[in-house]
Amino acid sequence: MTSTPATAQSAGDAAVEPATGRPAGTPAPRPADSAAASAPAAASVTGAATDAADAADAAGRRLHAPVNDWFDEHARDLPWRRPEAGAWGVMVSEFMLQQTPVNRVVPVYEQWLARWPRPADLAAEPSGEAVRAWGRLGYPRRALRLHAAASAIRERHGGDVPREHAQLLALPGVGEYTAAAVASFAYGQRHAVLDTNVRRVFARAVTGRQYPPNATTAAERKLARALLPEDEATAAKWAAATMELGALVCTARSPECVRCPVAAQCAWRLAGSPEHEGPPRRVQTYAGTDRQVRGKLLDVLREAVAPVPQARLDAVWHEPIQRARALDGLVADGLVEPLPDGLYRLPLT
DNA sequence: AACACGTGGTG
DNA sequence: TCACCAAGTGT
Repeated sequence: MTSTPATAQSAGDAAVEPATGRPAGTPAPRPADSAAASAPAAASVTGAATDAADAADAAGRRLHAPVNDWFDEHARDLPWRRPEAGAWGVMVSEFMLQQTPVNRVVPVYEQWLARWPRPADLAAEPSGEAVRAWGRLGYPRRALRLHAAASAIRERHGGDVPREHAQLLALPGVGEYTAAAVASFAYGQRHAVLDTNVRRVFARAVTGRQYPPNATTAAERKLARALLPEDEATAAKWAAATMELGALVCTARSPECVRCPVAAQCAWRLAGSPEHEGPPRRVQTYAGTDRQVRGKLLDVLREAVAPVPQARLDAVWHEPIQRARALDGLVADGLVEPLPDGLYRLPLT
């Protein structure tokens, strides 16, 4: 078997690799493409309805080259950006990175890809093994969905991560963001990739607000599409670059504007960096919730090599009603398999 | 639309 | 300390 399944799958597509990064130690390429190739389509109609599009065109032309050039210089050498990661590596990383910081993902990602280098390798194992290998990344349903996605890839796509956005979107655990991310990062396609980093960068640089709305809006999607460079390879780099800018410089708490390649044209700064207005972003509570209990229960089962008696699980939480509800929920979600005689384990299915 | 869903780092 | 935050998805 090859160690680069998805790369082999797309071997004929020369435009794929450079989208999201470069090999470590490689001098940053400085293609002369940025300015010329990234000019968005000109607005074709006059009138007020096109003002927003015109503004986005203008903003895009000013932002594409500096942001993409900054990325060439400062992109992190993350394992899923290396060519050998392939589409499967990109997909695994995207699942793990959902709501989870990069530095916690890296070691789990490395072990995962070493153990399951292709989707079929994961699909061949019980889903409980995926849950166990997920470790303490959090939201373990993602592990279950990644396992289910691997099975679907084996059954429906001959073992290769599909290239089509619609086919990616149909996979378990793949939503709008992840479908666009895989299509863009793994296959170099032109898609608006709108994650929390990109939303914040656009909110500041273009819309002039400190933070984006609580939930993604149609206006944000429209803006993201309008800002997307025309050229496919430039668009793919732009997707990764805007995300990286949000992750490294234009951060939520304390943006480092002195290091920002577009600080001089940032709408939020030009407006005087006004404080956020509107409804505060809801803080998700955790202590005392079912989620915390589920976490404790699953922690016991992850560490166990044999089925665990109910009494071991009862020890993790004092309140019996909530404890039972949490365990029932885990079983209902397919994260835990109940056995006769009050024994429990991670699923073997 | 609002809520559930883990875990750990940080200012 | 504790609220906030981290490459979202499914219902």
